Amino acid sequence: MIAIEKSHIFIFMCGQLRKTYRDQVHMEKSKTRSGVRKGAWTYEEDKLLKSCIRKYGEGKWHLAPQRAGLNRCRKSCRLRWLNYLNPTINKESFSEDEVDMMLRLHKLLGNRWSLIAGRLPGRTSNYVKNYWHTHLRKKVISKKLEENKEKEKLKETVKPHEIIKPKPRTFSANSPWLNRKYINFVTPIVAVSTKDGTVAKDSDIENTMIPINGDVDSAAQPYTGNSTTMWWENLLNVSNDKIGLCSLLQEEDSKYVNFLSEVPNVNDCNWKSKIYEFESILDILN
DNA sequence: AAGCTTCGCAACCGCTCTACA
DNA sequence: CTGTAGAGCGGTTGCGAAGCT
Repeated sequence: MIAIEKSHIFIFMCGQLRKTYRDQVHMEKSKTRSGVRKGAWTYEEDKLLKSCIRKYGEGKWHLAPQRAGLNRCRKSCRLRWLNYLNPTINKESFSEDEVDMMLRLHKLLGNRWSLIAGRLPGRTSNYVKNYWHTHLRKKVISKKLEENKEKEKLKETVKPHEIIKPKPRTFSANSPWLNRKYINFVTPIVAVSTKDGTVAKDSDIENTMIPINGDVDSAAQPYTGNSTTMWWENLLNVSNDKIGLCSLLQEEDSKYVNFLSEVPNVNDCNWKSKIYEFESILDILN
């Protein structure tokens, strides 16, 4: 019996010695080169800091260690008070409303923890930050991944709108209508539309011709439909593969070349009244 | 029961901002 | 304008507890 008791005492003593040694190591480790204590705060230290702040108030943290009689740096004192000792801190777990608010604020503000905490009464930036990293970050990341997957699925099933824009036409210098006397009055206007979509009268577009000093690369596309046709119907009649191609005129050559060759003079040409304003079309298509 | 891993949280570190001489 | 010190913020680390094998 006596032997057993002795062994128990020995084990107990060993345990105590180990504990004391560990504490001493911890205390040594927790000191910086300047001798200021680091690491976990003890109950006594908390008590000293609390009474100091009760006496002198918050702020002037550089004086806090001296006033409280603590061997801590001012930063450590400030942090301990703001994140733990301050009686206004709400140490209960986050409610659903608070979590919801946090998620919304984080979406809005990013990692601005102090601003987020400012909107959550009783919560500290450190607490908010820790909660985010341990509970919400994974959720948000997985949610984003799911959203990206859904987006990719949608991309596969839904084709984007194909926007077909008419392109300016280029006539060669040999074009019959460019070689006539109105060579200096090639217009970028290919059509004129009115607000109700019907074709404008001659007088409406009389002043829209722009002198370009013989620049033959300007765009123009004559309109050959009758005046009661809606301006856009002619565009729709052109097959998709031909829209925007400069070769359109060549492919439909007989129709258009004949038409152009019939125009004797820009001032009295008939088609001028039936052309559409190019920019107006672009505006509407955009 | 022991060892290992994960989790939560307090605390530290480094940086920036601001006030002041 | 510049340098310095104090204050504050966000990222990161380290430790203890809890959970798992």
